[in-house]
Amino acid sequence: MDLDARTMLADSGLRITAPRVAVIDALVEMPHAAADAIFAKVSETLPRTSLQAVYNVLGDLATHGLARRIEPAGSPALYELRVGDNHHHVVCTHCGKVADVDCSVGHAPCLTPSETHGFAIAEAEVTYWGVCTECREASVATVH
Amino acid sequence: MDLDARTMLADSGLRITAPRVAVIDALVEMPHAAADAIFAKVSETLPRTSLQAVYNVLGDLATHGLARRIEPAGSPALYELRVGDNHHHVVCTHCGKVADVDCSVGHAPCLTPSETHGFAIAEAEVTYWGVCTECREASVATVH
DNA sequence: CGGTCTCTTTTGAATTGATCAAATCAAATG
DNA sequence: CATTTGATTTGATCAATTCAAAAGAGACCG
Ligand SMILES: [Mn+2]
Ligand SMILES: [Mn+2]
Ligand SMILES: [Zn+2]
Ligand SMILES: [Zn+2]
Repeated sequence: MDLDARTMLADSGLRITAPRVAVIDALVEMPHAAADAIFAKVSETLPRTSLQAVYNVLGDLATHGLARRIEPAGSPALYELRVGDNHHHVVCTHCGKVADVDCSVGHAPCLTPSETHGFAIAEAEVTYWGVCTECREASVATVH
Repeated sequence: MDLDARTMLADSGLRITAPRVAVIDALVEMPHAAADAIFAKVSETLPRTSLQAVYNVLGDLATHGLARRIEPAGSPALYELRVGDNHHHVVCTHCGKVADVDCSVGHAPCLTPSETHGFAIAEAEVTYWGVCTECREASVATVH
């Protein structure tokens, strides 16, 4: 669970390059970020990095298990460094904010449906949709 | 739960047009279909219908609660006529086939997470990922 | 340290899925 | 049947992502 970029890359046999380190560092600061947001963050310190490089790095990180890609409906793909624990997400329907939701291990009846239509199920992905605190307060302020 | 296209449209105050009837009929035959598949099906009987019309119709159906739009990761948007019961889906990671999974009402602990980060949760969406029977048998046949 | 190999990044184009907008067309209403 | 209002066509545009070739730079070896 080391979040040091160079260590992560080395442990995975990936070359340590400035764009890769910068993308990982961006993901540490922005735990559920889209490619364009990561590109913007990376550009602050490495202005010569291309958007394509960010896509390449994110793809490599995901392929090597260093990052996880999620695709909430209506959102571009988001990436995160928290991998391997199959946790879930709650997404704000107003602003798109994403937060982690731990998988409730021990009572997972929803994750083993009765009727599976013959599918061999490997994983259950849960997305909670709701309104975050900020958006709720903002809308209350507007109404009153 | 009437799946007669004209009745559905009339009950929703939507005009009854040939493309709308054809899209609904296509969805009856293909219960989880993407716009291009619906377009292909509709084109068989209404070859002058445009893809844009299909998008328009699907959008209208979804807006008026006659259809539901789902967006599994890695897939274009899919539409279905089964609405209002918040059921879930199992998706084949090999061929993309989608099947319905009833929501296990009564024991929904996964759908009310303990830590919600202040979000007011309105809905829980579950996607099961696995391999369908056909793809499983095909891969077994290949290996042996 | 310098050369070589391989992997990475850049550059520029292409693709997919979807949306926007104006002009044309057609269903509903009386 | 005429009018109104909403739907469809046409053509452009967009966002997110991927493809591919050329150039660049880590890694490793001698
Ligand atoms: Mn997460
Ligand atoms: Mn369904
Ligand atoms: Zn919000
Ligand atoms: Zn399959």
